[in-house]
Amino acid sequence: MNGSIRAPQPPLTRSVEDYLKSVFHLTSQGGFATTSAIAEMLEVAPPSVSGMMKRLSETGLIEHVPYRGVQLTPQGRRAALQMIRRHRILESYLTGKLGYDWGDVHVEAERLEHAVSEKLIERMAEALGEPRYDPHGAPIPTAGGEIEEAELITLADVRVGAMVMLRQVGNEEPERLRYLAEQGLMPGTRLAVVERQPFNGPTTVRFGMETRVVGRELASLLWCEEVAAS
Amino acid sequence: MNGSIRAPQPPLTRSVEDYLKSVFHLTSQGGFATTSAIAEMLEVAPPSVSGMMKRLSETGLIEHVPYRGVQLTPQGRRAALQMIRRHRILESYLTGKLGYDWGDVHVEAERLEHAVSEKLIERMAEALGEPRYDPHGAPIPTAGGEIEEAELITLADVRVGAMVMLRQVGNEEPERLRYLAEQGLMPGTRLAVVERQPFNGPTTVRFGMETRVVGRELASLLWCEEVAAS
DNA sequence: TTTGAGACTTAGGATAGCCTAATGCCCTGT
DNA sequence: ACAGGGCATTAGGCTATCCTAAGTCTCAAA
Repeated sequence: MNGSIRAPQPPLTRSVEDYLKSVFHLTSQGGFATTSAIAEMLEVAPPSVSGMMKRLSETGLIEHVPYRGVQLTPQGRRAALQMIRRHRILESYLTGKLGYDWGDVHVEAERLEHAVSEKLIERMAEALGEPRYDPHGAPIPTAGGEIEEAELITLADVRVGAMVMLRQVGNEEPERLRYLAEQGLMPGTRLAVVERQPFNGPTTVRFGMETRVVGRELASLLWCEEVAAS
Repeated sequence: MNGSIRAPQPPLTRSVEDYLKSVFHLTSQGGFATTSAIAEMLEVAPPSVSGMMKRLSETGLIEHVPYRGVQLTPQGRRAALQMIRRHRILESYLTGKLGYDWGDVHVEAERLEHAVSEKLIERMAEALGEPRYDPHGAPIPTAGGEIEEAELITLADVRVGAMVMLRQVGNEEPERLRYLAEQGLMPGTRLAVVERQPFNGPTTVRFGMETRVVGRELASLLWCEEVAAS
């Protein structure tokens, strides 16, 4: 018969979409996503994750190695990237066209991403001029499911003396984001790394006329690319 | 103790929001919404409606008279109007800002209305200049929960010889809407009612240089306001 | 090699929504 | 006045998703 015809897939539920996104994020550095990490990210109990992982591996969206963890199958990865595209286009649209602050978009996009149609996302992308990065600097997957993978290091790891471009902020908490914006620490900012205190101490950076001391915690959320000294 | 303090209401579920909207629409001419009418509108089986009605009357959103039907309580009405505001603002935004055709907005808005925040709706309303009518001419409730109630009659009932302004189209089916748009029959069009065939026959109207014959079925979807002859 | 802490899974149960089948109510027509 | 038809409700079930409690597995340290 025709084994290669893909069964008409029922649309994914909200929950499933969220699980897939979690697994994607947790495996972005390679390796497996563990039950407890997923549980923590989604704020559910570990047994809920075990149950869902079983279902998802039966439907072929993930590969589950019991007691080890899970990874996305190509099909699961496609679905996850679609959700991430939706999320990031939504964030971009809310800041670009509706005056949202970059700290407030995450929660709103988190709900909308499950409700928007493909068509709406593409209209928004078009209205924005097909953006490649969201307001936090994260790359937006293409409609075809390609995502840019940049080699970035956190500000906490940049060697003293280097000149870097701040590319991406790896956090969605409104207060932190608001604080970073106040400090001028946003994607696109070019920084000179002046000094770093020992024992996980703060990093001192300079940009323009300004000098800032950035604590370890925040510094490790600021993903940078080293650039040639000006 | 303090009986007048309103219990912190759990947010309404999607289903509940849909049921409330149905009841609102079905009781807009007064009277009760029946179980079967709600079931038909939401495409669920009647027992599902009975069950939900029981729950909703326990939470004080509707008044249920067994075997008679239901009506919204003031609280239920408030919630329903909020959903209708969301829906109509969304429809307006999609046509006004994202190039949607008026036939395509309903389905999209139907999903989004459950996911958008109050804030987003108000941002959209603001971006549109606080519209008072949606693309089909339906009045948009205010953020405070007021809705305009106009005295409209369908084109099928307008007396021959009258001059009317087409105000609202009472249907959401994409094909019909597309057809009506092609015919130029959209809210804001001023029509002279020239003739009507007997036995539920079509109505002939004139506007500008054009003459159109409108069948009974479509005519009864076109809500009009009589205006002075030009 | 054994053992235990910690992580994972299985068991068992709750809730929201929906369904079909069975039963109950209401009202109209004879 | 009452028999039926039509609509509404109750009974009993199913699925998705979540939870807590009770096993089970793994791996590293003794």
